[in-house]
Amino acid sequence: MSARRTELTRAAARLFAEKGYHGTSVGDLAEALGVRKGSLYAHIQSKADLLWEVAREGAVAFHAALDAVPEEGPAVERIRAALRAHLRVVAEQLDVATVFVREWRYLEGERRDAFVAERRRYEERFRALFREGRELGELRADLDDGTAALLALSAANWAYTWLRPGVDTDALADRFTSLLLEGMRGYASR
Amino acid sequence: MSARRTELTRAAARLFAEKGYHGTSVGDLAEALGVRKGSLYAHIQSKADLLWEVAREGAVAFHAALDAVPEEGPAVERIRAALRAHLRVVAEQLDVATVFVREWRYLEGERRDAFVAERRRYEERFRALFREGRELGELRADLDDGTAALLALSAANWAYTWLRPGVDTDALADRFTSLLLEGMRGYASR
DNA sequence: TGCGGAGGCTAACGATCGTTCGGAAGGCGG
DNA sequence: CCGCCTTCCGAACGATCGTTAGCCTCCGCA
Repeated sequence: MSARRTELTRAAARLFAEKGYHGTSVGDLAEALGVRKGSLYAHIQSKADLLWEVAREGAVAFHAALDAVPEEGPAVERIRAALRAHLRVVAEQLDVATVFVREWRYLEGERRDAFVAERRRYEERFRALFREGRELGELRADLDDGTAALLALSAANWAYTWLRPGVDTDALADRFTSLLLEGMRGYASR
Repeated sequence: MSARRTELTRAAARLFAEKGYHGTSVGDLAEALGVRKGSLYAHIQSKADLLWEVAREGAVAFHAALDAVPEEGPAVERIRAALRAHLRVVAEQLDVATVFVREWRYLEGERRDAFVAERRRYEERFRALFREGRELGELRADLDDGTAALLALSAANWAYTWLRPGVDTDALADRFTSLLLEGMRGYASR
């Protein structure tokens, strides 16, 4: 892919995240490249192509981040690693992550179907960590692992709204992990 | 407000939640009422009015729900009540809640400023519960209450994406509360 | 040196956008 | 029964939408 084409994708990610897909016109994208809007069609076939590309980029980034989580070892450590990985992607590719979480729903047809499947698969990989943690005895035997995964995924998916680039996402993820593991109730009141 | 006007607001909430503000045309809204698009302007001055109205309706609903949480009593019980209240609003007014959480950013000018202030105030009320819980000794003394509140608010704010009307939101909120309080680590591994 | 492809231009396309306008039903209170 | 108020109509407005077309320029490579 040419350098110019890459610039266009970056501008699309930024503008879709900032103003929304339907709130961004082809003219806006052209202006970001310092070009007339008709010229963009030397690079793309349609505006929808850009949404698809950014959404896919997000899916690839998040799945790749999960790939780096070890398959072996304590489930607790793998949960911590997964949260770290997710938050790192959000902070380092905030625009792409925003499109991945919020703007994907403007995809249409089979692209939308394919995206939803990828997204479901990602959440399933996340969920599995909590199930295994319970089954291996590292987490409470009576744990509702579905709810636990939902809580963790909520924090992960909501992060794009408040996470700013440059913060220490590892420390952040560890605080989340610690809270999820230990809870917030004091020993005195237990 | 006339009955017809109320119908229009309901249709706006539904369509804005389903297709997004910029993805919903005035023609779409008119069609939902079985009317020509020009006729809507007997009820509103602009499409933006509808977004403002639905967003404000959401703010009122969520604040009113928090108002029902007792000011006294154990902080833990008030946190549980706040989560119950929030999830109930999401389930019972899913469209309005979706606009409140996701579509508000298309507000412009001072309306947007006013909404942001209301939203911040709502989150602050939530946050205070966790701070008080720690200060009163009900939660661990070393609790990072900012992170705890962020975790709870993430679950609350993400709920519109998966919560379907008709589920037992009280039970759901209690599962969240229990997890937040007790954590998911087993006694064996502590 | 010539040629082709990449990338830009201007201009225009039809469609749709949000909004305005004058007029006409219809119901309801005076 | 009159007059007003609500509600809707049909038609049109200018603006903007995403996309296409034909043409030009420039650079790298045969």
